[in-house]
Amino acid sequence: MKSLQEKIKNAMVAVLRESFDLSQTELTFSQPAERKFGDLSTTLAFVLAKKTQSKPFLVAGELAAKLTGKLDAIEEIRVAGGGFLNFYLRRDDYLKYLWQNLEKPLPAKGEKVIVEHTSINPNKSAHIGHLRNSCLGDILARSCRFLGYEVEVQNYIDDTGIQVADVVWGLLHYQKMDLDGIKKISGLAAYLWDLYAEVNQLFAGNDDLARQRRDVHKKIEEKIDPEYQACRYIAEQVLLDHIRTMEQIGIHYDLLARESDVIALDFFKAAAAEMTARNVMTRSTDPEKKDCLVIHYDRENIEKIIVRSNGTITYVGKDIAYNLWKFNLLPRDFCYRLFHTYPDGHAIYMTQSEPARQTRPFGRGQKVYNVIDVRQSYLQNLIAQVLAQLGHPGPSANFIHFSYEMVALTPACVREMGLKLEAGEENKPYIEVSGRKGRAVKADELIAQLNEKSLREIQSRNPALAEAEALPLARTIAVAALRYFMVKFNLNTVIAFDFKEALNFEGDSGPYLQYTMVRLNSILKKSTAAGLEAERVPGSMQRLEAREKELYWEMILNLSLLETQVEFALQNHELSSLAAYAYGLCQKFNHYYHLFPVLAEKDADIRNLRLSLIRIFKNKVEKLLAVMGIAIPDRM
RNA sequence: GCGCCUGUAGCUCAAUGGAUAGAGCGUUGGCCUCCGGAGCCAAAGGCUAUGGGUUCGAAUCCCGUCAGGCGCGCCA
Repeated sequence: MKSLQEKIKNAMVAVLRESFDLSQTELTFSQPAERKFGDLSTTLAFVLAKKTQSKPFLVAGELAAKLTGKLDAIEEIRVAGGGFLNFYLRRDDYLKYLWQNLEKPLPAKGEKVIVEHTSINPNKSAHIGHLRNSCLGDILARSCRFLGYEVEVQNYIDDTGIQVADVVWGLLHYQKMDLDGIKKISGLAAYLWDLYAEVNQLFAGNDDLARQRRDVHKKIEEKIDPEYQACRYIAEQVLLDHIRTMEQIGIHYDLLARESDVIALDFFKAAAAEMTARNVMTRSTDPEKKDCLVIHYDRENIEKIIVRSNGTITYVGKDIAYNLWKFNLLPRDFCYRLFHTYPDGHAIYMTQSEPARQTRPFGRGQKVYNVIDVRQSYLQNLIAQVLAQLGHPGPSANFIHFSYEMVALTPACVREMGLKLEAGEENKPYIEVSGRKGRAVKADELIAQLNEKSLREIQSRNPALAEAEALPLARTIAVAALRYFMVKFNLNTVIAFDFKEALNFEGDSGPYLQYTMVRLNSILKKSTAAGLEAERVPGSMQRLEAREKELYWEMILNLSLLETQVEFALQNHELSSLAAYAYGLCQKFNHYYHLFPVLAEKDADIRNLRLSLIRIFKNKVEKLLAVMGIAIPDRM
């Protein structure tokens, strides 16, 4: 549904343009801090007063006079606070409009958005840092879809890297296994978690082992067995493990793009030809970078190596090629195969370099979001620069690094996990997660703990409930707790992870939202069972007594802003505003519902108004929670 | 050294330049004869690190200072 407020704003702009010289940017509207200041407010008078050397209060009066009577939706306009222009809506009309347009989805934007997220190295289990990435990426994708974009979710698989080589060396040369032995390992990803940390300890300061590691890497790149086979096997098995982990929390992908295919299909060669032709990539004149091909990063005046002196391509080089492909700016394409089908029928495809019947056109995005933590800002900015230098200003502007801060551990959390703190770490505010040191909370373990806790909570509240029935409910609640926790912080807030907070199911948490909805559904069920009147257009809010009228209206107004809020979250890269919005709505509802019982109300008009509010609330908040990937259990 | 980010209640965090800086946790005290207590109500708790500046208006923008974090690899 197109927000009614948008319509009202547009009408105001049209009227004001007749009398004032306005640019669009000057006219902003906001929600007043308090209801007594109206339903919609603008500070336009302050801006105009400055321009005309007049007093804001006088200008506001002038504006009010111009607008009065010109807008159907407005009941009253008042000037307050020395120049604020406050608008009071015709509440019953507004409510009716909202009620009648509940089922209207937003129109398709006709634009394709590619969201890349997760992109975990396939050499060990996923950890909490990856969970933040995937949750943000997934909610970003859902927001775009909600707003009418076509969305394709890609997960980039670095299946050729040195990090896979580390564990290949560990298994084949350190633990002396063969491929058959590796295939017998159960829980391979978790096994590699420990091995990866152990092997990295060994590598530290040991030149001989470092050389062995390089040899393994080289053999993988040159497809020499058994290293190559082991690498392929491990990468695929660990990838499956990651997909399983993310599937548990409702995260799906459309395409798995493999680095090995980027290389095999010569994506970089095509990109390099273009970059060389345009002088974007040049041979370095720095003697220390003899024979290297580099790109000058203008913003920080740095020369970044793209092709090493031995002719191999660095990570950014491959990423440039891959991102050019996302925008359909490379004369190359992948081949595809069906990789996996989710229980709901959704299919994941994987790239491949062997010819195959192409199942659908992947890529070709108009907008690209790369969900990658802030530590890669410099490289992501470099890619945007290259896009511009190659003559693609549009894609460069639509290449969006969806940057967020890392997840770290509190020193207390590290100790709690039985890991040692190094000298001086005790006093640090937080400690960076490190796969190399095996220092992180594994995603699966956190999810298991959440599942366990919510199962306990459910069973304590519903002692008669069979475990088979309680289990899926517990999972739904655990997912809500996790996703809400991952999205409630601002993107540039470092999450100093703490079990107690992540496992909190009360207050500002996902389960609180679910609980609100469960109770609300219960009221609706009882209302139907009691044979109360069916849905009908809500009557006039004038029937309500003063206190309820204000609360009621406040909720209606807030609920009507769903689409505006999602748009805001996307525009400002602040998905946390969705969490805050949802939480605020649920708080208001709980407050309201505590004061004004529905089923016990004898007056049919008032009861109907309350039921209408519940139906509107259910409609809007279910959509909002769906955008956050939070489902509503039948009971809890 | 250069670049980016952060500093708000005891703790963890919110607050499109806007009206009296808000939540959760913790603390203290209340609330089911009443639609589910994962709930509701209330109290206490703030010179928004600090010094200037811009503005009708600053937690928010600019400059300085202090404190902390992250980048700046022929790793990915």
